[in-house]
Amino acid sequence: MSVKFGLLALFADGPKYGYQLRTEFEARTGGTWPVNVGQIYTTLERLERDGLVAAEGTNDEGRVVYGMTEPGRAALDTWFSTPVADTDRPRNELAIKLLMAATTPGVDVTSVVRRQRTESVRLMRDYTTLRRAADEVDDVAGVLLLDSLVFALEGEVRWLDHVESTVLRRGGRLPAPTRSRRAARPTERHAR
Amino acid sequence: MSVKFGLLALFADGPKYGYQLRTEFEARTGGTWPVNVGQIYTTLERLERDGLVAAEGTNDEGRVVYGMTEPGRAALDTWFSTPVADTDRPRNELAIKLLMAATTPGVDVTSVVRRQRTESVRLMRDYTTLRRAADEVDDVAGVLLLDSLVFALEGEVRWLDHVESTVLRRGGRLPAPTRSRRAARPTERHAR
DNA sequence: CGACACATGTAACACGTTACATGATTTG
DNA sequence: CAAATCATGTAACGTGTTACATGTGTCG
Repeated sequence: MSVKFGLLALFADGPKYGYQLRTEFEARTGGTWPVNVGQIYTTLERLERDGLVAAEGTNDEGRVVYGMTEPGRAALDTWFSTPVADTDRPRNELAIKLLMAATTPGVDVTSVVRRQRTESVRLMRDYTTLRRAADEVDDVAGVLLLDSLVFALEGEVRWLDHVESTVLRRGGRLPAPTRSRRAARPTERHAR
Repeated sequence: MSVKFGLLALFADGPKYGYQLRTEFEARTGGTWPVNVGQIYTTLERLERDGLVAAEGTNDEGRVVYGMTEPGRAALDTWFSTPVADTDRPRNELAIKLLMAATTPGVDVTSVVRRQRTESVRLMRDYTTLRRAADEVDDVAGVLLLDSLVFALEGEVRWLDHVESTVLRRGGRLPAPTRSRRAARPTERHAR
């Protein structure tokens, strides 16, 4: 939903035409996370299909401009006022990978963890550099975005270390849990 | 790719039949992240289509069992030995939402942040409780999984606070960056 | 018996994403 | 002029995910 609502949000300050959305989307997210232009048009089409935006005629240059509809406005408000729930979050690929590695016979978990750690730290360094650059251009949005990435990576590295030490303490391998009773989720799982 | 490779990994210790994959997948990830059974079969079908697993006959109960093929084995090894890169990571919906909120006129960013903070903290509490439960049953995998969620949420809350103070310092609104030059990504964006 | 877990599938959809075709306009 | 950017689209694919149909076996 990120791209979809991200684009929708752009219509909050007036009608836009297709290509414009790309530029603005990337600008507002600080240039990190480029969007393939094609995706703009597909997403726009789907927004239109769902009645959240509608063509509103052509502007001076003859481009077809789209504007937010009432339902669109409502959907956007809902998006903003509804927190991201746990069920909305994508499965964490790294966590799955590591757990599988730790419970799969013949896999050297420690190597997997270390390789990931190197990569994660490298990424953190890169993002920090970019952050400094964004800061110098007073790109506040870009700085915040990069901060979020760095914060997430810090947690990731902490977790990696935690996993490594846990696994080592257990002799390099975790027991594949046998028929353990499933714990209930904190909230019900609804449509994603 | 999480579910796909997650299932593939289950074949590392011998052939399995469909339904079995569901139980084992959930067990190995500590019961958090349930999988709709239907998805097991669709994913299995796709794994077979791609030649990573193959039907290997029937077991005692007459169930069709699948096994990992050589290409499958290779794909799994690659998955384990290749760190998750930045380009593999899904866009962070929360980050996009907040940046959009902060640059969209008429949106009360602080409310958005606070609501999310409440929800994130609540989630953290829930996960911590579940963690304790998993710990008591010696479900190591489950504990680690929940740790990863908690670590991530800690970073998220830190970031939320950071955003709130940044936005407040700027008078409750961020400037929509105008035509800022796009920063290059640390690594090239390749197929996701 | 009836509820429930076990079990197998299929059809359909949403989103994200890319590759490709095609043309106008700008600029070094 | 040639290259780059602006601009619009479409076809196609991959993965995640659900809803639904359908049947067997087990246990209180």
